Amino acid sequence: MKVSTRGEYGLRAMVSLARMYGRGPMPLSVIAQDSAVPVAYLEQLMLPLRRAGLVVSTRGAHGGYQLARPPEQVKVGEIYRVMEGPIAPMDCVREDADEDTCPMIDGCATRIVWLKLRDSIVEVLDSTTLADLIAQAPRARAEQPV
Amino acid sequence: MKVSTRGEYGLRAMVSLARMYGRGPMPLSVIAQDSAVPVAYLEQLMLPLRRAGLVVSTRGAHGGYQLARPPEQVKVGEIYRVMEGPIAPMDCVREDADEDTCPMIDGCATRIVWLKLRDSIVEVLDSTTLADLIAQAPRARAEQPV
DNA sequence: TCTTACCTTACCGCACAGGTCGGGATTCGT
DNA sequence: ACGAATCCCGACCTGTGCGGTAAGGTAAGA
Repeated sequence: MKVSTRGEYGLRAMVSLARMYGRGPMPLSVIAQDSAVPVAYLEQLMLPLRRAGLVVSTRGAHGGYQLARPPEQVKVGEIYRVMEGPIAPMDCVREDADEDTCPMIDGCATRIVWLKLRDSIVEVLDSTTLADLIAQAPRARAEQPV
Repeated sequence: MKVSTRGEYGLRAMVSLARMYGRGPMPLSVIAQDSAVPVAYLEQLMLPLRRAGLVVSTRGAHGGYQLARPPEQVKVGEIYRVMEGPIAPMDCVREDADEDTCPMIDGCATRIVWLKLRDSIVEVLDSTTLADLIAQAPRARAEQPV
């Protein structure tokens, strides 16, 4: 039950973009440094985010990435699903799949708790936006990270 | 963010034991069949459950395993922690470790949501007991599974 | 037309999940 | 006393997916 680095880095990058929102496209190298993610790996992560319509890219010199919507309108849950797939602590309670498809004969007792768990996770991730995160952060970063 | 089969099988086995609670020790073969877990693998999973004091074992003929406490007093969260380790969607928000130890300079904004997520998961798992699960299960199993 | 930057595909090592196997130690029934 | 049932324990194995790196192609501004 760990979030992989895809989700971790993806969210960090989106938070960086949220802080820079309104300043035009930011090149990959800047985002990578600000969010402390290897640039070559981050490049790979931006692809699904772009395809999902969460960021827009500008090619060529002075190009880069920027949020497709203001930070208040981007839910953490959206980012999470793009990076990690459907929210589900267990395959039998996937969000997308047909509900109530339990392979066990007449369902198993454990499914109850996995369902509750999934709903709880969805609630947290979908009720938080990028704007919430940058607003609640301890303080804005004053200096470049090492 | 998937629960591994250790957690899944471990909980299923504990639910089986909860249904059989009060009938004395149940051999591995019976638990394995009832919970649909490979017996050789289940054996491996019972070891940490025993060491954690959640089940007690009886050796020799007519031996087996049984719950150490009645199902009402066994929280799903306890089983989960034994099988999967400390509850934490991300290492920086582990239950055990020193709180507020974020490797990033002055903390990062994303940590907020991971903390909320962890607390939410803990709440669900620790507020559910084995007794809750067998009480809410659709119906008791009438016949042996295939 | 050169440089900047995004876009895409291919590759790759290794840790870990998810088991299996074999043998030893205990206890019960007879 | 002895054998069957059963737990106990460590060694081993195998595929998958995470967490990247590398190398080139394409678009757009200066």
